[in-house]
Amino acid sequence: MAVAQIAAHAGKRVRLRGWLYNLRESGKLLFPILRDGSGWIQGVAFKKALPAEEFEALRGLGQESSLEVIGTVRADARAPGGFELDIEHVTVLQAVSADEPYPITPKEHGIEFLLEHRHLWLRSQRPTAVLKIRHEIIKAVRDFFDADGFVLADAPILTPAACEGTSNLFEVEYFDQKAYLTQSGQLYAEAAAMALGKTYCFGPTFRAEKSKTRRHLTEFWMVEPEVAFATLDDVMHLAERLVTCVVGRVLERRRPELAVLERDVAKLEAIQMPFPRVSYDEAVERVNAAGGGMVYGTDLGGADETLLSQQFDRPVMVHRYPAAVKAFYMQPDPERPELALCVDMLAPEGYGEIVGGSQRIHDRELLQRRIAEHKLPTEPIEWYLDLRRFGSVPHGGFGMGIERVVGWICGLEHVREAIPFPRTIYRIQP
RNA sequence: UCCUCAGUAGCUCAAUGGCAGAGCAUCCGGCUGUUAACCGGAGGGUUGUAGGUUCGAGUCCUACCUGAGGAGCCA
Repeated sequence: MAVAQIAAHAGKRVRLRGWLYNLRESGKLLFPILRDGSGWIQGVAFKKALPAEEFEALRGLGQESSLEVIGTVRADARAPGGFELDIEHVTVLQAVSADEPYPITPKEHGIEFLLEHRHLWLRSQRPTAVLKIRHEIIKAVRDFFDADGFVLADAPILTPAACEGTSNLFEVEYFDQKAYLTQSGQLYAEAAAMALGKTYCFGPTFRAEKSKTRRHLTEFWMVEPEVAFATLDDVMHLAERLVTCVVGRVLERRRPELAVLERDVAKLEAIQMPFPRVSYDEAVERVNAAGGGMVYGTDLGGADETLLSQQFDRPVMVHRYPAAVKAFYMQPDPERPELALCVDMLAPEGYGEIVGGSQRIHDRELLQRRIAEHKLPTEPIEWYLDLRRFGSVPHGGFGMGIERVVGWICGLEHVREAIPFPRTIYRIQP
């Protein structure tokens, strides 16, 4: 019997197992709040309603002790969830010692303390709500691709080389050679797309960036669709459909969790297709007209992204950046070859880039030239050139950072709350 | 890598260069409807580390350590 199902058992005797979230005492009356992962419910224990030794055991119980209770469910207008449990029996499974009480009390705590106790902090209401929404988002992503005919083909985590830059890689020993933790599954997704047509990979990615901002983790999860014969327009359309689907699913199924997080739901309800499309040229004009100081030819900084995304009530797609500031594999715009056929999707409310994608170069000679220009070693990605030797076709795809999407939809201050155990530059514990 | 800020009780924070404190948590007592319950009492400190200035340093100075916020870079 789970707390979440309590409404269907009004008037009935049930057994609940879980943890003691809080215990209020009022003479011969105890008010334990029990949580079991599915929800929270307040119990009412009258001294005369249960055996004396069980009442005493409950009375001295510390926060987060594990226990089993038997009682009768009763609808009560005073209860936040609408129901209370009249307790008849209590069995303590493990009592938390008074010498070492549970550290996360129902009071305020600093972020440093909470991060050190992340393994326990997960039990609190906010993290629980965030993790349930994260779960819903990932489920929605998989359902979306499944319904659209995509085949999952996951990329390796141990890789022989970088696909964008070499400075941000985690190096690991691989027997007698060096390997790196993947920064992106894209190159492998391209190979899979040539086999399966429409494919995606979804897994952890790693960047040894010395970034220390609310938008950065060194280990984060990314979903990367890749589609044969797709143009930049196809990539943009796929991205807006995916994001709309995900937001809609969370609104449909996770209202209670959004309420716990005090998320402004109206902002999410505004997320409807089509998303505005803004060329890089226009983006520079818009940012500078709004008071920014963007120099043409450079990437958008965090402040620039905010200035631009504030102008829309839904995610904005910025396309056709100067090729010079983008990755080597991006197809140039045939009308203006100095621009890349790429797109970044910026989330509203200052949450920044959640999607980055492009049409890929399908011509082998051009690709080889770009690899040389970027001074990348060719030997580890010789296989990648094979994709342009054997039936090369135009294709494209994008990567969507899950934690940034979770952070945006949940309205979080920092992406580290969007993943169970965040990895940041100065913290790898717990 | 750079800039800024912080570190005092388990937690959140006070303390003009002059006796190291409060609330919560813990323990003891009270209360038959509490909602971060409330009321009374008790215990709890190498003020991040190492130096320095001073009659006197939690407070001022130097270095280091740990962490937080941001920049660049990125999803």
